[in-house]
Amino acid sequence: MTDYYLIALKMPNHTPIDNTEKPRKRRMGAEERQEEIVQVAIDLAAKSGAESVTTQDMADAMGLTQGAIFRHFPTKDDIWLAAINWVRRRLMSVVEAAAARSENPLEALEGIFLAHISFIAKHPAIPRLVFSDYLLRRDSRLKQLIQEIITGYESRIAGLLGQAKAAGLARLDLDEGSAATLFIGMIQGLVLQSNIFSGRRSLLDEAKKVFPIYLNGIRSRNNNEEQI
Amino acid sequence: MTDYYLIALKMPNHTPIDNTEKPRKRRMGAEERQEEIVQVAIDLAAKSGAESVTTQDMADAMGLTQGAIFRHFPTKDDIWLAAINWVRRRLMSVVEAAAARSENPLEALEGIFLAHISFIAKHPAIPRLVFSDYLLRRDSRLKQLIQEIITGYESRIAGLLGQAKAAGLARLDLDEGSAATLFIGMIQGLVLQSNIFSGRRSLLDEAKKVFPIYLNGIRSRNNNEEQI
DNA sequence: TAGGATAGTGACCGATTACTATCTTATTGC
DNA sequence: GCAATAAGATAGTAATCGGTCACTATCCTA
Repeated sequence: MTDYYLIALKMPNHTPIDNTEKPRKRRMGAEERQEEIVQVAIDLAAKSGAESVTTQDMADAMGLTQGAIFRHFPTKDDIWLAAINWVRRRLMSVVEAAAARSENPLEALEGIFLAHISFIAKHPAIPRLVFSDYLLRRDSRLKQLIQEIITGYESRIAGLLGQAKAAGLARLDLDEGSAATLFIGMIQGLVLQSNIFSGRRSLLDEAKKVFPIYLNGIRSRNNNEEQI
Repeated sequence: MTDYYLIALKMPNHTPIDNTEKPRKRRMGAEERQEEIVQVAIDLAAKSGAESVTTQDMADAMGLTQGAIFRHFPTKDDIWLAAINWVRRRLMSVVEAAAARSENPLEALEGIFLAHISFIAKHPAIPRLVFSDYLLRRDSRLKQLIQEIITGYESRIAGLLGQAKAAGLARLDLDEGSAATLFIGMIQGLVLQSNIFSGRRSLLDEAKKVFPIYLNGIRSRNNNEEQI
């Protein structure tokens, strides 16, 4: 009796065997699909690095054919371009929200730093996309966009450092540009370490230990409020 | 008639047209050739990134055919492995020489930092090879080697920081591991900036401006010798 | 409900990849 | 000056890449 039921259960193939692939048959609007492609590209880049992501990989991940991708983007580089633009929008909003939330420039720096690290912890592909010199060489538009992001970020940090100096919170002999470089380097160093220990340590916890050292490096000596 | 000559001119292939490629006909010993392949691989990686260097590129650069490469290395990854090993040997000797040259731990840190930066300035491929997560994914041997280099470097720095603490040169509440992460991040930040401004600024000059900030971050407050 | 618009298919293209099998020739020891 | 050896040339391979093409399925709307 039980055998009979088992065989009957095997038959229905309107759920088409579903072997490892999603049976997503839905037909999406162009805009919606474009966004999905970008998200899938970013996700895949997080797992295996941008340079190893093929358009076939993207198509497989969303359950459609490779050719369909090129109905939504003229070129693979355009997908990366859209991805980087997405990152920029998100990162900027995260950063600016953190900056607005704080009362003095040093607090703003800390807020930005921790917000940035949290953002990266949630989306591990971001540093690999933005700091990847693979994408830097692919397309001149990509190169320019990435350059804009980094230089913009750097000058944003340098501006806050200038304000900190003016408010007597930072050393007067501080070179804002160099300190901004160190700020970005701090992020890169944490990402590198997290890559090597492949997530065994918490990125945010490590970040909280590193930042006081940086803060101590830029802070003026007469302003000795205890660090966190 | 002229056609005849043209055909006749096409025949002699002992001087094979020599278009843009060196007519290097020399036949080298295996060991010598292996070293040349490694050097060429590193040079090409400096120009266009490791992930875009093909074995054909290497062969072209040294004036022989692509197949010849595989007479000296069983696999392309073995070339990268040899390249990374070469980098490790050179970097270690540069760093240790700088460390031996100095009298206290903080001086040693500065010496190592500047020596490292100078080394990188001379060989721009190094950070791209060692910090590249492209190579990290290619081969497990590569991954392990790179991990060894970075963790070894990091613990070397952390050790010096520990000595500095013991000698009263660094803050007692300093987390050596985090400070070592920041040290490496500092290097990465400078490399990134140098990439973006594509060599328009001197890497070493920028380094000399960034290091005092780091030093100030780790130094104890009662030890207030003026910085450079 | 007919028909235009368009998302998606599936086969295919040329180029390029790492790698290999077979032949040729330069070097070297005798 | 003559083999033997090993470096290099030549001409392949199979796989994979981004991208194209003619076509079909589905949706929206007049």
